[in-house]
Amino acid sequence: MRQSQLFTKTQKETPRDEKSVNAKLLLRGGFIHKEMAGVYTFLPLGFLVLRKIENIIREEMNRIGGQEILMPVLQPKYLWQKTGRWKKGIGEVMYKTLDSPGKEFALGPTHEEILTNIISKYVKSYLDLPLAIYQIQTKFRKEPRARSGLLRGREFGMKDLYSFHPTEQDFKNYYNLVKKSYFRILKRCGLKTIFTEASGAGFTEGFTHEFQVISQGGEDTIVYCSSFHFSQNKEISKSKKGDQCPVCKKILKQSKSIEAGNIFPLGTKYSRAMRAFFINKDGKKKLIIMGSYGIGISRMMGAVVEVFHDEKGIIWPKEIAPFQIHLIEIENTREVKKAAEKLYQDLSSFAPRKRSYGGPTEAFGIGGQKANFEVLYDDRIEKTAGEKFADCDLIGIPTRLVVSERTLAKNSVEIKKRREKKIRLVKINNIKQTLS
RNA sequence: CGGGGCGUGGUGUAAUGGUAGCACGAAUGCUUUGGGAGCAUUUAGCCCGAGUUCGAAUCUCGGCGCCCCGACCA
Repeated sequence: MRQSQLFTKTQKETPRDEKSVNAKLLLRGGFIHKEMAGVYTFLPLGFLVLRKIENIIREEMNRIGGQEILMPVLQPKYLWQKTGRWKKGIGEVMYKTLDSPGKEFALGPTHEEILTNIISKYVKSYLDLPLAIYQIQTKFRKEPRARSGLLRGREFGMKDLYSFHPTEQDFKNYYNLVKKSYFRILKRCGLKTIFTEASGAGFTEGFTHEFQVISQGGEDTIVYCSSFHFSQNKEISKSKKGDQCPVCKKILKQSKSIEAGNIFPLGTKYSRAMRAFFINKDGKKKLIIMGSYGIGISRMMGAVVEVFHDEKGIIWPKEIAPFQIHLIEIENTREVKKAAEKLYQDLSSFAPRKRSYGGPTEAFGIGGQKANFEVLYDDRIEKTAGEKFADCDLIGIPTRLVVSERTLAKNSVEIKKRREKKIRLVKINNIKQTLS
């Protein structure tokens, strides 16, 4: 992608009202645009990050047998009444809309009702189970107070997985599998998370579980053991900072944190309400045992920025960066321009020639073909070196390549990792090997 | 929903009762080019409504919006 054609530009000044780090940096970098409190447009750079997170999640969900579907955002009232949640619980934060008098709909805040109802129509026998069904979709919740940029929105991206089992044991096994899968997802997104016990939330007598990311920008507080034997959400914890870990006797710590994901044992609460039965091997009718598992996708993007940034900008983890390489040219002499252009063409094998529109980015490709390297090429002639460097620092692409007269004199390009201070010179002929 | 803060060009700000100004951005031209460059010209603004006043960005009331704290958060 040529930066000269990239839809958005960076901003030098931070919007006055924003206090949270993720909102400031994402807005300044041109990743997102705020429509209103808790509602954002994802601009090209932000959309790329979002899609990359989604794809990681999709891969990992498919790996544990998840089947992807897409459920409606607009939902009928009667299903919510069956579980009593039209009025109570999540119903209190549900956007409700009046169609014609007496005909109300909900804007989906979650999908237990919808999916369990569908399951009740299709699943009849133990032979139909177990099942793991997920979707990636925009959710709506009337938050009493949207805040902290992408961390708590009224409209947000979420992956929700629901599992259906014939036995408690089968459910437990799967619950553990999802737990491992979530750790993999979060790790691929660059995040270290702490598995944390939280309130049963009316689903279970025991705990539900949250994947918490330590961050001052978070709105949760957890009490945890630094060796991760123990962690509880402060809301429900009987332990406190300074107590001993029940496993290793280490002193417990307390910290602000961001809830990146959560998993819930649902038992038979929804299958009972929706009459989701199956006939077991022994011919007996039984209720399906369920679990539900969420990861906030837009929130994850915010969380990553909260964790990975410095005073100059964002530092994206490799797998979810909008591009892998930020190629910049400085001193717009004919030689530099020519060399940078050639490098761009070489690295991004399908790279479009100069055109009037930006076109798809390297991550999406043209006709299904993706580039060898995803390159954002700063070909803007009107920008000074300082401005280009500042943009690199703000946008936070992992690897920066610089072509200038100085580097060309040595037949080289300069390579710098966003995470490191070190700058190296690499011969142009060797650059591909160095990068891969 | 309670408490606090705040609404001035696209962004950041100044003017506190008397001509709305500055910087960045954007546009044109020339000069520049290793950390947000220079000169010249141009562009664009007082959240909405009512009131007080000779006169309101400024004072009062109401509304709307944004941020923060709290309550809430499957």
